[in-house]
Amino acid sequence: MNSDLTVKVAVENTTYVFDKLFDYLVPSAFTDLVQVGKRVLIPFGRGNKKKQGIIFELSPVSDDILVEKLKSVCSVLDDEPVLSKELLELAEFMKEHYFCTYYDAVKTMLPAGINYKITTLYGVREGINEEELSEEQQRIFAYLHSKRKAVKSDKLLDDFGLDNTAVLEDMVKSGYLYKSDEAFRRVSDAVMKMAAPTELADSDNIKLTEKQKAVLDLIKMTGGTSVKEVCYFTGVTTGVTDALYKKGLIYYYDEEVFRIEDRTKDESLAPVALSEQQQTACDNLYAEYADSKPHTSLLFGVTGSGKTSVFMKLIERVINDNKGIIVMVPEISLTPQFVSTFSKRFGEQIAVFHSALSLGERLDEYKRVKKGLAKIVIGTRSAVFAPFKKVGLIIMDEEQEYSYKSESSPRYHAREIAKFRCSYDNALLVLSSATPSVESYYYAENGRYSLNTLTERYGDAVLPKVVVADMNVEQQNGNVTGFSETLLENLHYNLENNKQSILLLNRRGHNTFVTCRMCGEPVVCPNCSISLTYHSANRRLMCHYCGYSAPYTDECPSCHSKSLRFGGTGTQKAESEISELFPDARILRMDTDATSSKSSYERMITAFADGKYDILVGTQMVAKGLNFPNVTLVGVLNTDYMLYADDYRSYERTFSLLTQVVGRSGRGASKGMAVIQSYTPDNLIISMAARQDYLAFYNTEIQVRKAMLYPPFADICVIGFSGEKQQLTMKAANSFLQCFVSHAKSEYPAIPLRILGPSPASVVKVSNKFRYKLIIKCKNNRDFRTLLSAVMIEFAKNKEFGRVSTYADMNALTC
DNA sequence: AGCACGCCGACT
DNA sequence: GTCGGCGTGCTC
Repeated sequence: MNSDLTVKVAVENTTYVFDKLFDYLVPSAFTDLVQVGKRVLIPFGRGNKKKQGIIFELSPVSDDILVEKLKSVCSVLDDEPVLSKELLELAEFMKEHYFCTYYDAVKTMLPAGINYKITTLYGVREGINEEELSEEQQRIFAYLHSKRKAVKSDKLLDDFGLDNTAVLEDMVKSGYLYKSDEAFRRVSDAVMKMAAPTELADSDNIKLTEKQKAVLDLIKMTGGTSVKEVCYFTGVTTGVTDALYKKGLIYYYDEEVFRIEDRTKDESLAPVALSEQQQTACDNLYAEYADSKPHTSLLFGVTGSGKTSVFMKLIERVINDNKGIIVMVPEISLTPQFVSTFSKRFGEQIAVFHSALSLGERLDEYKRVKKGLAKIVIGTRSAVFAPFKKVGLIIMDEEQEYSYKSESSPRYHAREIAKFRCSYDNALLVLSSATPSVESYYYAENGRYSLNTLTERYGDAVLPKVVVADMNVEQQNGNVTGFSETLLENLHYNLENNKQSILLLNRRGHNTFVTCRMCGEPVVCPNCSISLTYHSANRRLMCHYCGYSAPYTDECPSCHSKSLRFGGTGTQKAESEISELFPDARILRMDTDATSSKSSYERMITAFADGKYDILVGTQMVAKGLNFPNVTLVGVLNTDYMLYADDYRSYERTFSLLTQVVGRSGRGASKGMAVIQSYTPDNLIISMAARQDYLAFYNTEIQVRKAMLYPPFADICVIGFSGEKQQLTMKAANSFLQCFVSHAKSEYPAIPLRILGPSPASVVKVSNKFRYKLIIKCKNNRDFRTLLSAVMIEFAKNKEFGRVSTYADMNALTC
């Protein structure tokens, strides 16, 4: 019955502690079906519950496997392997580097829509009389009998109002029912859920609660809104919308989240024309691409130097080589212009990988790549896993951006994955930025990466003039608005001359905190240790960490006096202040609140580009990647809190953001200007960003990194702990530290280590969980990873800390 | 993490 | 005598 073939399978839903490849026998019927990279259904654990897994290896039965201990594969789920040899090896790499399970790694490489869900089904056994059953059991029996086939357990539980399967299991035991596990394809759910009123909505003879009335009014007013937005404005959960739905007053529909734009090639497009400098860079990159060894190259070009044109030309030269090309951008919905430029030139040959696509669309794009129909993948960090047979070129635009790092398991950085794939396929990795990460520039300087520099702004554009406004002086002069005289004058000038302006304020909401005049207490989130932000759009206090919100009242929650005071300016307040100062100005606010329905982002960008607004106020999303020739003024309202965040990368991050936003100004024919407002105008970072002087910044920062032993001179590994009990979580962190130190001393006495902490995370409580961390400065090599892995497994044996969750983050960007 | 197995106390 | 309480250890 069984062939003498076995498979090594990575199983889903294991934990890191006992994750490994498990051996299974292959029944003879499947001998020709099993293949490395295909998924299978296998029995697992004492209960032999069916789980899915993926085959990593085929091997004949040999003496060193105890065949009697092996179970057999139940079924083979795929017709074709879903992962290549390369990607399976990558999964092993990820397990070793990011301390995740094999299957976690596999899951991140596959589009969500391809994933199976294992579901238990129940059905009746024929020829049994049901006299001994309870009334409820008889009803279930009759129901299943009438269905004539097995029914999913979720559906049964739902229909009979049960909260567990005990009754069903009972019936299985006594032989009335049988159960089976089957794998189902996940159904698409990534569309945006919208709500609209029905004809019934206007009838007033239906009783509604206050909240329901408010929600219904809003939906009627808009005619059709995303449920998410409705909940934001009225501060309710979906329970209220569901109640309206049940009463038949509204209906739900799905809106395509992201319309796949026209992919037809624009044949009339002129060939990409490059400046001499761009051409040199392109030629150098091509030479490295054509070499038979893997290469990494840094393309360092000032904002507006036309890095995209260099990519285009390079891709044109290599597209017919039959190797995959991956182009990564930090956030695709923020760069619609980028995608359309590519599709005009390469048409159907591109595929877009993007989290806002529906599951079905994502699956389609994935298949087009797998079948070789698309040669270029454009997307966010997950695009790095594009299923090309062979990769030839990977481009990472704005390589310093944090969105390339995953903040959930597996905590990978797309740059590392890209390096893995390039060395596997002898491909070229191009890192591109106006403000590269300090590590990348360091490696370029030291010859580990090659370096191409673009110093000229493309066309006639010149760098904007930058003024730093000292907000202390403004305050002394009696200016209590958040806008300096210089900024106001220039805004005024731009309004009169039909030029556009962008204002950056990296905080959303109206007021960023609320305190009590009587007791001095700030109003904080009940679930998190963070001040609540006042939002004027819905008149609520909101928590930006856990989503908690409460209607604003002027009563202090601590002392109950009615003397709350607002402080701190967010984008909503800046918007209203500007409109008071310039009543005729057309102002557009852009932040995650205003763009919560995805299509609105693109609509806003287009409207601003078309000159329908004069002033754009927004969070960092206004600073990146946009190209508006008519913008000649950029204002940064408050730089200081970005600079003085307690993080070793806050200077790097601030420099990058300031440089980018300043670069938005003066991209067209007229010279631009930027005003940076600060209470510490002498800070070097500000003046370096004002001069767009990356090298000065780099040379200062690299000294600090060296002296303080930060990347690239050491690797940072953060061990995070979170749990509902503060004391226990702290204790777990301490205990981990001890465990780590003793292991290190006995097993690897030579490893140099510096450990900081345990210390509380910057926001210690989020969603009622307390968070602590250990920071380990180390060398990320095999010895260190083996040590850490052993400690994690050892530590998990500690039952006392079962309710504290632990993770390791190698090369954490923030700590 | 689940989940079956085992070894003790309060019940018909 | 037995039902079920949770502690313990394993997962091919």
